[in-house]
Amino acid sequence: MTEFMPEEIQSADLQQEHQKFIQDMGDWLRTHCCGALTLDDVDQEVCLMGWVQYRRDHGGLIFVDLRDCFGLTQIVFSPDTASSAHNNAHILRSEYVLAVRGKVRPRPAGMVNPAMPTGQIEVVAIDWKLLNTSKTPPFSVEERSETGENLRLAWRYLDLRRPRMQANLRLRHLVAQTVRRFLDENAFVEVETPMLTKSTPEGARDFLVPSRLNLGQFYALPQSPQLFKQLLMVGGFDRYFQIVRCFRDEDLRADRQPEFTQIDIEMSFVNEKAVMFMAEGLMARVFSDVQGISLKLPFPVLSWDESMNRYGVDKPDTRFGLELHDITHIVYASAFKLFAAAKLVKAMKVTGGDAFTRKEIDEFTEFVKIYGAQGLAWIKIKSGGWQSPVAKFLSERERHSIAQALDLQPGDIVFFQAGEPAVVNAALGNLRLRLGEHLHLVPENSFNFLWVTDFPLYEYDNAEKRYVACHHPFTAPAHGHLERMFSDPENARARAYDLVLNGNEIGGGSIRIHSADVQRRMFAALGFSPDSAEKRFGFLLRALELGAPPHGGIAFGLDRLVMLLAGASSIRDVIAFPKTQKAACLLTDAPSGVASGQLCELGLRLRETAAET
RNA sequence: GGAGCGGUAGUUAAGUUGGUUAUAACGCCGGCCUGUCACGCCGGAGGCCGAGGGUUCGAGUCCCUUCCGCUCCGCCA
Repeated sequence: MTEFMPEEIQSADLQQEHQKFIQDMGDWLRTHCCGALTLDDVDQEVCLMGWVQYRRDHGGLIFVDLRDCFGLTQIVFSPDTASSAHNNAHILRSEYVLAVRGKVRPRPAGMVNPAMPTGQIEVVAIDWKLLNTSKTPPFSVEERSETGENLRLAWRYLDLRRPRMQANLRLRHLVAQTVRRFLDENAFVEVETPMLTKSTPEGARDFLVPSRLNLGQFYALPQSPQLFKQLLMVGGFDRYFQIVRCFRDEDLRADRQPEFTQIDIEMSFVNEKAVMFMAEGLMARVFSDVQGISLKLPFPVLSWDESMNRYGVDKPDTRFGLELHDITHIVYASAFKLFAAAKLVKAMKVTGGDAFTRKEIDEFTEFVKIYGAQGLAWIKIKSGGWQSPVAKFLSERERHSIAQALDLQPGDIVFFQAGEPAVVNAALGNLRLRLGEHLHLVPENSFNFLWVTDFPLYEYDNAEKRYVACHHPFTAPAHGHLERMFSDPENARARAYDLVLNGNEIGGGSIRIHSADVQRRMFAALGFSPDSAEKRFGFLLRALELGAPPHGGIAFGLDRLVMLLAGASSIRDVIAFPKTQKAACLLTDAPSGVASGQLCELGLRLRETAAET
C-alpha cells in the first residue's frame, strides 16, 4: 500500500495559496461539454467546466486543455483579450477544477490541431472560476501514461477519469441498456431476487453472512439466482431476466472476480433450440447496436465430445486452426511403449513449425508441464526425412498412418501428447492457444461465436470421490439418458449448452429438470440421501410438484462480454471498483477487521490466530 | 495449497562480476517566455532501492523469511 502524500511534491504553501482562489459556481451553468464545440459555434459565448489536463504557460499567453468526460477543449488566457481573466491563470495546475466563460473563435491559420476533435477552435477566456484545486495526482490522468495496477486501484477514481476507463464503463452501460431493451421487447420481465439466500453445498464456495436474529445461522450471497429463477417459472412469469450481481468465494483470475454480473435469463415452455435462438438474437442485437457489427446467425454448434476431440478444451477459440488429431488407434500396438500404454494419444500439426528452434520447443515443453504433461514429443518433417527424438520408435507403418492422418508435408512439425485424456487434452489444447498467439494466427477484430452442447451430465470429483453435476444439479439429462444417470453416469449427457466467444465462455445454460421425480433421482445419483435432499432442496421439490412448467435458460457473463467488446485483457478494466487477486479492495482497504462488539452481536468469536481490530 | 514474473525518486523504467556520491525521462518547485497543443529554454528539490534478517571489509545486486501486485495450475456446479 502506498504511503505517498501529495504534499511532498507540491508544497502545502502553494496548495493553500491557490485554495484562496476557489469560488462557488454561483449561477454559472455549463452550456457545452468539452468535446462539442466546432467551427459552427464560432462567436458564441459559452461556459465550460472541467479539469485541467495540460497547462502551457507562455508567460504571456496561457493555454489550458480543459477536460471532461466528452473531450478536450483548448482555452486561451490572453492578456490582450481579457487581462483580468489572464491575471491569475498562472496558478492553474493539473486536475484543478475550472469553470470558464469565454468566446469560441477559430484558431489562427496554421494553428489548427487536426489530432483534436475540437482542434479547429479554441475558447478565449473572458472570466473563470476556480471550483477546486487538486494535489499533484499520484499518477498522470493521461491516456498514454502507463501506471501499475496497484496504484490504479488504490486511486481508482483518478484512473476512472482516463478516457480508456470512461469508454469501457460507458460501453458496459450501453451493453446493459441494449440487453434490457431487447429482453423487454421480447416479453421478458426483470425481477429482483434475494441477495441473502440459502447456502447450498454444491458448486462454488459461498460467501457467508451471519444472521444476528438467528444466532449461529448464516445466509449465503447468491452464486447465481438459479433456484429463484426456476421458482419464478413455477410462479408463472414465463420469461424472466435480471442483470444481477453474483458471488463466488473462489480464487481470482484475469476473467474471474469474487463478485461479477450476470445477464440471467429463464424461459418457460422451451427447448434448447428456443433458448439458443433467443440468445443469438440478443447477441446479434448487442453487437449491432453497440459495435455496428452484424453477426451471422445461427452460431455454429459443436458437441462437447467433438470440441474436446478437436480442440482439447470445452471453449475452443475457433478463430484459427491447429486442430488436434486422435492417433490412439494408430499407435495402440506400437513398440513405443509411451504411446502404446497411453489411454489417449493426440497429435497437433503446425505448418511451418520445423523452423522452431530448440529453445522455442523447450519453452513449449515447459509450458505443457503446467498442465501436468511429463514432456512434449515432437517430429519435424524435413524433405530429407523425419527429425525427431521419438521418430525412431515408430514403425514404418505407424509413420505412414500418422503422415496420412495429419496430411504431413515437409516444413511441418507435429507435437504429441500421450497419457491421461484430461492431461493430454489440457496440454495440447492450451499449447494450441499459445501457438496461435506465438504465430499470430489469431485474426484481429473478429468475433467467433460457438455453441458447445451435449455436455456430460456428471464429472468425477477426485477430492470428494463421487460424481458431481457438470453444470448444476438442476440440469435435465439428455433425452433417453434417464437410465444412464445410475447405470452409466460417465456417458450420461446433459441438456446444457455454453456460448463461447473467441475462446471465452461468455454464457451457459440448460433445460432444467421440471419433474420432481427426476429431480429426486438426480439428487440420489449425486449421493444425497432423500433426507438431505429434502433438507437442502425440499422447497424446490415441492415447487416442482405443483405444476412446474418445462423451462430452461441461460446466463451471460456481462463482465467477460464487455471485456471482449472493449478489447480489454482483464475484466478488472470493465469493472469500476474491482478486487485484487487476493480479493482486496485497495481503495477502501476491504476486507478489514471489525469491532469485537459487532462480532459479539452476531454470536461469533475469532480463533486466536485471526486478527482482531 | 502450488508455479512463474515484478516491486529502485511522485510516475515509468535503467542499474554490468558485489565496489566511490544510485541514473534517465516525465512530473514537481523556481526563473524566463504572446501561438502552444505531451510547448520551449535555464536552474533546483526529490531515494531507508517493498519490509525484516543474514553472508561480506563492502549489498539495489548474493542467501533466507515476509508483505504487496500481476499471470497461471489447483479451485471456479
